[in-house]
Amino acid sequence: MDYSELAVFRGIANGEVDAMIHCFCMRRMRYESGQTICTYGEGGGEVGVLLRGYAELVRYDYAGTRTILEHIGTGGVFGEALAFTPELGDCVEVVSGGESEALFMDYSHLMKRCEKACSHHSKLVQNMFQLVTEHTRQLSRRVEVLSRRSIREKLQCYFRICRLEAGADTFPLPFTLSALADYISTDRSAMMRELKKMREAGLVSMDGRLVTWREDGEATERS
Amino acid sequence: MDYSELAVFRGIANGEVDAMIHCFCMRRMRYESGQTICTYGEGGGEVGVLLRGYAELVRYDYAGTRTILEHIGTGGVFGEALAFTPELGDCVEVVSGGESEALFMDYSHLMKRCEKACSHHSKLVQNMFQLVTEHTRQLSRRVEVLSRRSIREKLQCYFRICRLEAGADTFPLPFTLSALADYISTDRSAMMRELKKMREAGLVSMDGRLVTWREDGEATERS
DNA sequence: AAAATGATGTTGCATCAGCAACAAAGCCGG
DNA sequence: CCGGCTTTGTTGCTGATGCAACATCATTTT
Repeated sequence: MDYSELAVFRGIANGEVDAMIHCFCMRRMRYESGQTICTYGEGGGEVGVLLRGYAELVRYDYAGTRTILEHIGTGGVFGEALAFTPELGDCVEVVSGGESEALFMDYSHLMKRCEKACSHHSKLVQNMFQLVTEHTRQLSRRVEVLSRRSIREKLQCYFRICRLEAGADTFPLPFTLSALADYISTDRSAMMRELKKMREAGLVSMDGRLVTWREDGEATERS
Repeated sequence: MDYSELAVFRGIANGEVDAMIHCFCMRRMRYESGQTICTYGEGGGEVGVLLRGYAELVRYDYAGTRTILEHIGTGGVFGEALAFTPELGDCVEVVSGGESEALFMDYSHLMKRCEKACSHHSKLVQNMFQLVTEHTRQLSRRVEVLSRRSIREKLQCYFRICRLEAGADTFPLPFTLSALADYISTDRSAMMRELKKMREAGLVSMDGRLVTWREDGEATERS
């Protein structure tokens, strides 16, 4: 396999990666759609990297309510050590969407100062650093959205972020609408209702999952 | 100054820290209560570490609504590079609460592979890694709370987390109640109302900011 | 001490949003 | 092609929640 495409191994020669996989005793696993990649709250001294495919970090409430906590794309990192503590009785797990592949490595081993001071080890740490940072950015954006007080504000905030990332007023949702409601953490029907109002008010237009956001770039209060 | 207490410099001798501060051209600054430590959206190639005191990462809405995005204690890290992108027109800044001191360093310099492969540099990166990871955990917890659908659920979730951290059913709020409402991202009066109901229902008792959470540890649905 | 500021409580009200319960359309496997 | 499955779309109801407008108390400033 060619590892050069993966952000974790950027700048590390394939041969060295193979050596590290051996040295770190990394596990490499394949998953089918719907399979659980890992469950939080069970030991969890491992860090995972999604080598291929797509996965979701989901939480199941005691009542069974499903909330998508994170979307994990190729190259994404996950693992209890990096994020969620097994707080409550809730079930938190990473679920594969479609076929995927993941690589697991031991967190403590990763952080341990290498006896040989090998350069690829510290490069790996640097890369992980950047991935975790990106991860943080995702979380921050999520907090940005969730900290809004009404459904409309949440949607506005989310759409603004989408537009910013797409660099265009029209962009496709990376979600199904149901999943968007989950992400936004509101009732789906209430969200649909609000979306309808917003469409009627001319704020957005939607063609399936293709959204066109109509609002001035910088400030709404300018007139 | 003795740096050994600070998480960023853990495992690095004081002399070497001084050398690094010079080598990295780090800036060290003092702030009074209410002063702005840094504003996001202005360049932002810097990473800050709070050496002493307490600060808050706050966002001001276009409408002026204040939301606390993060609490930063001594040893905490902040900086645009690590987290928030200057999304919208909103103003995001780190504000000092009380007297505090911060150390700024250049993010790109930090990440640059050291020519001399000096051990303290890579140790610094490792420490930063752990701090960012802790930061991620904070954000995750916040998402946990914010993704709840009602004020009561938010409070329950927050109190459970507090109890978990305190290791006891009774714990002090790290917040003023107004700030808690901000953190939870709801209207303060609505939160007060809900708290009252919860007190009447015997779920919590409060003596000032000292909260006692009464609820079975694991599952509510058990009978 | 007086004034100013901020935290804490409280209430009424209009609206919002969660919930339940549908119907229709699209997608998939057998 | 048919029968399930998910997604999308809609509606009524009602309790929850945001908002405004207060009163009290504590803390800090003048």
